[in-house]
Amino acid sequence: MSDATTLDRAPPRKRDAEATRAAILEAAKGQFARLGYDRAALRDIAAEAGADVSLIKRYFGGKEALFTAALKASFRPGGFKHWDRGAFPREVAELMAGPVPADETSTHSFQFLLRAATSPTTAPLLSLAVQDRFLAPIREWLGGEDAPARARVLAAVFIGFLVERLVRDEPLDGAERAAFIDHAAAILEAAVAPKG
Amino acid sequence: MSDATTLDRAPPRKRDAEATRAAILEAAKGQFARLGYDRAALRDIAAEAGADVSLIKRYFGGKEALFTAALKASFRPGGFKHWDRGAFPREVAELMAGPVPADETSTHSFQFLLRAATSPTTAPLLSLAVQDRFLAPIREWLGGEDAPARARVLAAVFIGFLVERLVRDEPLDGAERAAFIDHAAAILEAAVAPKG
DNA sequence: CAGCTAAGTCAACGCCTATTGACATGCCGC
DNA sequence: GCGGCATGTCAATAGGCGTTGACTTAGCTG
Repeated sequence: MSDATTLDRAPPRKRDAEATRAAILEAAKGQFARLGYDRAALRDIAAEAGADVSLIKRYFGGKEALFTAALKASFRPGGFKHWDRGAFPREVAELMAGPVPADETSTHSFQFLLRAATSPTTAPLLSLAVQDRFLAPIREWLGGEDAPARARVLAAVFIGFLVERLVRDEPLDGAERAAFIDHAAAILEAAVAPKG
Repeated sequence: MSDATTLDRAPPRKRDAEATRAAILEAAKGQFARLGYDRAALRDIAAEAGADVSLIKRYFGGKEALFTAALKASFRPGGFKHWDRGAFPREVAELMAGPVPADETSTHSFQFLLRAATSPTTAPLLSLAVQDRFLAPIREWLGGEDAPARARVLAAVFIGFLVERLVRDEPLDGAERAAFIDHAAAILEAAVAPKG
């Protein structure tokens, strides 16, 4: 009856505060991204990390604090840098035409952001993290005159495609898929274009 | 100490099943849109409607059923028809540059959709409603060859701007606002353009 | 006016949650 | 080898939630 999502970890980890803290944070990142703030239970997070609930309080303080910690840890600065400006639109369009990957870690950060953004509980906790770790890198990556406004637009478009993919019930078939990619790429192209 | 969001209704409404049902539905639409599925409490919904919690069970069956009912009631078919194709991009761009209106009823349906879409609990309940009441009207409004794919893209862009506005911490100042509107309008233009 | 039924009320249950404080125990330095 | 402290465990608390069933009452029907 033990949860089979993670294999039973026979060596229950030596007493190591740093390691358990990290394990809790990792589990929190996953569960918050997958379930959202409300439905993620501290008990389950602790269980997945192989730790006790009370350690969450000790190491982080509470649920909100754990959430903000996981939020910060989910965004690595500079993740945008390596994207090629020319290939970006089509690559992202194709990514968004596909299903949500089973290995969710690749899009964890964005789902995390998305879930957090659309919950009234967590939205207030976002503004700083969004500014520093999301909008600022996009701004820098875009460059140019009205980078702030254009970063907002690009972020909006990006998030929009993310939601669309999240809600999509069945995969796009061949013809619709091709058309979707074409149009999405055109939109993204317009979003990263240097000047209107 | 009574909640001041709604004035105390001195006449507590005569015994009228239909009327109370409607009142509950109306309250549910508001609270679900504002708070999302998880944080909306049946007790509060009933209180806002001036009814008892148990009536929700009697008239709707349970929370999920109430939610789907509110979801269906939130989308009026044909709401898109009156939008002029030419003015649409700039109008929407300006709408999205502004703050979330205090009178939220104007964007209730979309917030409702948004909240529902990004919660794993309610996302499965969405597919039909989204197809029938959201994508289909957009498809019809767009017309043309690959209307299905383009409707998806337009819906994604729309939702994206909605989220951006929802998360925005402070209003856009003059310069950034103008640039934002320009770029957003360009994106929306590309989304409704007849052919790529 | 009497009686019945639909409409509304009330109180309680069971479950799950975050949080907390007291307790046990492994590990490290002396 | 031993004491002390950081680490981990356990149980209990308090509150909120959806759900439920029994009770009361208003309003129509005959």
